Order: sequence, then structure tokens, then C-alpha cells
Amino acid sequence: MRNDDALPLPVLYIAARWLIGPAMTREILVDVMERIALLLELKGENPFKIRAYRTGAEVVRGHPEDIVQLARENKLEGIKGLGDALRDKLHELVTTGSLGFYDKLKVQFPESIFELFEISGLGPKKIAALYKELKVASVVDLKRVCENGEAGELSGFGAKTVEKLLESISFREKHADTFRVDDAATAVTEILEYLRELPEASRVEVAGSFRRGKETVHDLDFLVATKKPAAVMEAFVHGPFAASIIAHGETKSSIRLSNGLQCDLRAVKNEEWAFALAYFTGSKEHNIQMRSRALASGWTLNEYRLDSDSPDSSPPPGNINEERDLHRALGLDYIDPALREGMGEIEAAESGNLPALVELENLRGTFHNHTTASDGSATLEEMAEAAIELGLQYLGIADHSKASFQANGLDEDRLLAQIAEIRRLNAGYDDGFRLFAGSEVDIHKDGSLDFPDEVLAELDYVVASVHNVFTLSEGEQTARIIRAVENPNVTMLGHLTGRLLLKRDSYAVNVPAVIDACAATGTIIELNASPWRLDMDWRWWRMAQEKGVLCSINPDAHSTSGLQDLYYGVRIARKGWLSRRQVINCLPLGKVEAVLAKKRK
DNA sequence: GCCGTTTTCGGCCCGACTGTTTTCAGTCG
Repeated sequence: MRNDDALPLPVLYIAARWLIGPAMTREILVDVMERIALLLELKGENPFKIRAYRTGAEVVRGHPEDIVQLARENKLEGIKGLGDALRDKLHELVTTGSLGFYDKLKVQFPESIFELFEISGLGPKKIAALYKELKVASVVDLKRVCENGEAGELSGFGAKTVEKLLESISFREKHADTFRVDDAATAVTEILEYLRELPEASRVEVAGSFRRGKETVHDLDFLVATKKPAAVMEAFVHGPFAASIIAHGETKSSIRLSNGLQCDLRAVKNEEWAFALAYFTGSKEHNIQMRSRALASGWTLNEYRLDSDSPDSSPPPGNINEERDLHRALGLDYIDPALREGMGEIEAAESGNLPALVELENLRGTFHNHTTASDGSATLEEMAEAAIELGLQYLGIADHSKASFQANGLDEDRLLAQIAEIRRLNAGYDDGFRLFAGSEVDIHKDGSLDFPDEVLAELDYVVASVHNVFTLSEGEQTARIIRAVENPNVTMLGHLTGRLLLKRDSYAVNVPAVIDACAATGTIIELNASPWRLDMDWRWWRMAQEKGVLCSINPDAHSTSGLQDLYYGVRIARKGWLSRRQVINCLPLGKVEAVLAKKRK
């Protein structure tokens, strides 16, 4: 994964802070631009000015070069979307560590007001009214005025609005201590690097649900093998990532990061490593089954060792240094962490029926990517170059269709022009790389598609997705999607459930019925690899696989860096027991075309 | 605030849905 702003060592990090002032990152620049946009919205500013800040944030987020360095050196000239005003502000922010314009703006509202934007059903106008009329400045305040009836009295607010707001608050409370995997991944990388630098730490790994590849996590569990646990604990609780210390013991410590994520560290002896790593990786259900399996051999298993259960039982095998050794001792093939959910992996490991899980390195290309033609931040050529740099053999372009107005969706004419442009670019690439012309075509409310069949037939492949009318009943929504996949031009179904992790639940849809329809029609199902979606969920992929449905791991990239999300998609595919045989984008150029074309024949 | 230009200001992304209304404002994608 590329990270232009990464500082390699804690020592350099500290030195840099002394030498060049506050540590400035791309993320901070993006955050400030986005917050300015929100504050301007609250003030009712010119919407186009607000959009300029949003665009600026996107440009900063997706710029292929080291944007922090460019801003520091005042070399932002010529970057589309950053005009004189934003260039100056970015320069000021990077060189001084603050921004006067932003500081003046943010004192007009309490810091906590930003959390109100996370409540679905609340936009800038309603937030401004709540703040002005009722001094509502936080979600706690909002809950109070919804419950005591004050909110319902406001102009524009009624019983239904208040009811929906309370629902949103409750959804948010339910997920308050949960984090998306991408938010956790940054911390994992930083903390692993830091711990591995410690001379006292001989082995370091992240365990828990993160290691199992879950789509969200409650906390992060780290494990270290060491002869000097106290020194490791001391270094951990005082690491640069630790915002506060929750607990600091001899072999176990907990800290909280600035984003609220709790991180636990356990220290064990070298000879305990395999048992501890297996135990803290879990899941609970998996561990219970492993322990009962050990008992069946007359052994007890815990996080430190394998022991004889009674004087009569045979001694457990020694020399267990890796999880692999432990699994073998229990008569099992090695079980990848992704599969350890207590969902049949132990039986499969016993009978030699575990799948050879797909790996990131197996991917040869990917579909469902956006460009500047719709709502992406990179051009066709830039996306192609980024794919080539990643070592991919092909890249499928699937920009939005015209019904997605908000995303600048393409109409027939623009789509046909894009197809021609892709064909022209392909003539310039050598035989080792190719762009595929596709479309992420909107599925209308009635299940019809946003382009007529003769236009869809011009494309190499079609991704069909639902982007609106989420409120249909389960029966209606299911019928709508099934009608779309029954179209022979629809190669694959995009983000099946429409969920946004920790933000919005899936719309009502009968997933097994859709899987059946995809199996019957030969339609591929997308595994949308965006860490916001990871949709279709890993829990459904075994069913899909058993019915012969193929998978395409798609990043839904809106920038060149968005292609990196393939990493998250592969994690979920592995959790879904998928091997490279079920993932069409593991096929090389020359073979994948036949799979894309199959349904139309 | 950005862009493009017939160079210095006008245009910039539209439609569905919901709820509160009685003709529309706000939110969302």
C-alpha cells in the first residue's frame, strides 16, 4: 500500500517534528477542507463555494504525488480543482500548522456540532435551526430535544422527523465502539511497525477480529513474544499513537487511540507464542471447538500450552512453535485466520477439504472503476497507468449512468464516446495490458436499466447497481434486482445490499433469492472492496459458491489510490472461503474475456 | 471558490423521496 506521507521510524518522526514543526499529513488537509465545507453549509454560504472546498478535499485525497510536500513548497499550481484561494490555504496550513480562515470559522460553532452531520436525516439546514433555536450542539442534546418534544415544535419538524432522528441516534449508539477496517488498518500498521522496532520484542503480531479479516472491529489485539514484558509494556503505553492509557500491567496493557479505538497488548513467552496467537485470534466459537477437540485426545488447551487432561492420557506433542504445529497436533490441516469463525472450518480441516484461499497476488485485473467522466478524480489514462503500476493486466472502467445525476452519470452519447476512447487507448498499450469498456448502469425502480439493450451490447461488460429508492419492501426490492440480473447484457451485480458500514443498513432484500437468480442466469456477483461497503457480505459467499455463482472483486475505485482497496476485498473473499477459481479477476488476459461474454451467448 | 474565456464574470449537477405542508423545503444519492 502506498503512503506518501509515511514516516519510516519513530525516531525520524520525532526528529521531523522538531525540525519542521507540526506533523502534517494528507489526512489532516482533507479533514480541514471538509470541515470548512460543513461550517460554510451551517452558515448558509454559497453552495458552489462549499462545493469548491469539497472538490478540493477530494483532489488532495487522491493526488498521486506527495501533496503535503507540494503544498509546503508552494508548488500546487496547475492542479485542477485547487485555485488561488485553496492553494494559499493549503500552504498556510502545512507551513504554520494552522489556518486562520478555519480558526475564525470554527469558533462560531462548538466542536461537537460535527457529529450531528453523522445523523442520517439531518442536513445543514436542520442542524442550523436546531442550534439557533434550541442550542442543540451534540447528539446528546439532539436526543434530549427529540424526547422532550421541543424538536417537534420547530418549523419544518414533525412527529415523523423526530421519530426518524431517534432511530438514527439509536443506530449510531449501537455502533459507537465499532470501527471500519480501513480506519483500524492504519493504526495496525503503525503499531506493528513500532512494536517490531523494539529490541525486547522477538515476535509481534496483530490478533483478534482484525487478523480474522472482519469488516469492522471493536478493538485491536496485539501479541508480543518477549523475555522482558515490562519493557515492552512500558514502550507500548507511551507510544506516539497512545492518546490515553486504560490499563498498564506486567503482561497486559490497554490504550486508546485518538479516534477512540482501544488497543490491547499481551506479552507471552516464546514457547507460549503459538497457543497465545491462536487463542487471541479466536473467534470464541472456533476456540471452543478447538478446546473440545483437544479434550477428545485427552489434552486441555489454553492460551499458554497444551497439557495432559489426566494422568491416564498420552502426553501432548512438543515442539509447537507455530499455529501450524498446533493444528497438526490436533489432526488438522492449517486453518487460515480468515476461516476461524466456528462455521465448519474444523471439520473441513480434518477431512482435508479446506479451500486454497484466493490471495491478493492472484488478481490479474479488476472491474468497476470510475474516472473523471463521472465522479472519479482520475482520468482514463491515469487509472490505466495506476493499474499497470500495480501489475494488473486489465482494468474495467464502469462509470455511472445518467440516472446518477449527482455523480455526473454518462448519457448514451458520452458513453459511446468513452467506449471509442477506450478502444483508441487500447491500441496504444502493448499486449500485456487492456482497458475493458463497461458501465455501472443504474437499476431503475421497476428493475429496468438506465441504458437500452443496444447500447449495453456495445460494452465489454455491464455492472448493474441500485442507487436509489431504498425504501421498497423486501419483495419489491428483490423483484427489482432479479429483473435486472435477468437481462442478458448484465454481466455482474454491483454492491448487492447497498449497505454503508456503520452508517446505513442494507435495504430490504432477499439475498438468497438474488443469489439463486444469479446462479440461474449466469450473472457474476460483485464483492465490492470499498471498506465502506464490503458487499456482498462474506457470510453469503459460501452459499453463492455452492450454487456456482462467480465473484468479481471490485474496488469501486474513484481515484488511483482507490485501487488499493482490492486488499480489503481479498480479505473478505478469503472469509467467504473463495479460492481463485471462483474469482473471475484472477483469470489472465486472454481468458477473462470468455467469462465476460458467456452470459450473452 | 473554481473554471474558462468571445478575459474578468457567469455558470457551476439533477431528480426522487419524504414529511410537512396546501405548494415546498430539506435530504440524499
